[in-house]
Amino acid sequence: MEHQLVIYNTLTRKKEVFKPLVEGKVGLYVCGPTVYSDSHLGHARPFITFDLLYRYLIHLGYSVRYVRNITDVGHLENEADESGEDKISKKARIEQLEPMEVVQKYMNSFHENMKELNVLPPSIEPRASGHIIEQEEMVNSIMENGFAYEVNGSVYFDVERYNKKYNYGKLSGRNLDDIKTNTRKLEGQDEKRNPFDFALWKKATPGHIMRWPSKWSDGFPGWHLECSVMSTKYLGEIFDIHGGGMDLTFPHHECEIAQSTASIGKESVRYWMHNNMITINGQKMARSLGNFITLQELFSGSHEMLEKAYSPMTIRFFILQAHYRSTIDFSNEALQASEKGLERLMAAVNSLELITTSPETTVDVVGLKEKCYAALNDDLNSPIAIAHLFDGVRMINSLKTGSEKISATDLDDLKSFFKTMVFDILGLKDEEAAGSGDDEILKGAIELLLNIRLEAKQNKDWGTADKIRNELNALGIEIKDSKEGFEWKLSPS
RNA sequence: GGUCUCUUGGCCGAGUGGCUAGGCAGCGGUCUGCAAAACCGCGUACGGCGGUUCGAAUCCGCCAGAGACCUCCA
Repeated sequence: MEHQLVIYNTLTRKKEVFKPLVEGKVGLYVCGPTVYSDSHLGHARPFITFDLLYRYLIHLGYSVRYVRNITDVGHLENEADESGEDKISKKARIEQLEPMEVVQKYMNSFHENMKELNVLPPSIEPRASGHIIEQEEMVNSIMENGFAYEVNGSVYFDVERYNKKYNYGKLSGRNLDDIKTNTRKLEGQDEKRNPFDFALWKKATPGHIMRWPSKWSDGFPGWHLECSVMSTKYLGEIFDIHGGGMDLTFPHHECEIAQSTASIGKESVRYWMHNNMITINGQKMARSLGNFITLQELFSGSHEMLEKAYSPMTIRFFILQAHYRSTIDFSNEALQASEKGLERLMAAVNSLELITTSPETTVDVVGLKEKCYAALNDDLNSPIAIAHLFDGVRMINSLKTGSEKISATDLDDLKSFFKTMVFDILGLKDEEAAGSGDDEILKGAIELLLNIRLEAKQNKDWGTADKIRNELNALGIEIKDSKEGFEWKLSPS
């Protein structure tokens, strides 16, 4: 492996050379969705970001076990909701559904969205509800080690005690003193010794539907426990990379570190990676802020803020055009720019097949490859890699028109590199029914018309030629004349 | 209030102490019967004020503005 991948580790706040714990193998854990409503644009970012990482690690030759959970229990509501019921059961009551029915519904739509975005499924997709026993076991071990206490059937993590031995706050860069002065006091939390303590096990209120038996009470596991449990269960006590959105750094990931450390006596995660947020009008897009646009709305264009529908690949490309640690601002203008750019990139990929070879090569394929790899190795800098790919687009177009030359060997190299980069690593796919549509009858009919047009052109019958072109255009078929004749494709809707 | 981050040309977005990504839009040109596409060229941007430096958008300070986390959150 000649390329050295460097990734930014939130824990050290530095870029570090990535070296897996076990040579050739990578354990990757990413916080998945809480399935209680449709996914929005903001949710797409981590899954696309870490899909890129997953794909790239595989490309580099690693054998990767990618674990991405489904949160289908817990996560307390904080809104005027004194019952402390969780999001899923709250929603269930509104919609008159079984909690697991809600879970199933939104899990299905999540999977559908991921498929549309060409996000590869993880190796394991564990559900919190399927690991209640393991979570109880971890609560036990944390208690045995003296870092948790029980009150009225609920178990809380003793942050102060933990902080005496370890360092609570190291990931998010805070210290307990700061936290002490800044933690808001919430209602119904007087059971805790300190407001910054967090629940490991919560006793269910009578109205709380999702509940499991335990030796402390009938209840449910705390907010952060599932990730500690499921990551170490499937990846080992120590594993390579844990990813998620930046907004999870505190308290979620901080608590995960504390739990794992308190339970097994050492830290589990070697590299923490966090993607930044998607903003809309400069503000974070979030379910709680109500300023979100769901993926389904994006794909169909059915949202008042959308000027049109944007295809899944447009969304994917849009996200990849910004570095994952930068915020990215949503706007119709930006999305349309991505759409056009992607179209150009894909047209170039298709043009690769139309290039004729020469005895000599006048372009620098090796240089292009190196630049792209250098970009990805530098903390997954996809925007830079894409910028270089656009240099490649110019290269391809020039080769196509013959103003540059390429040998057969170099062309093979360029083709395989370009397609690997675009399809395998960036995970893009061609959404347009290019000249080779599935429908043979349609294809035949269009080409018949275009051949008639070609004849008309040869006879300088511009009226007929333009009529055919204009009317096909109106039907959504784009025509490009070329020296050999024509190219056509269905335009994206 | 505490902790932290950001501020780049019309828009989106990279970036390094000097060699000034890329996409979209715009302008000019080449090609074309015309168009589309493509190709070539252009616009010389880095919030403000100071400082360090031979040289700073890139380092430091101050000011202004925006945002994130501190509470569920991708």
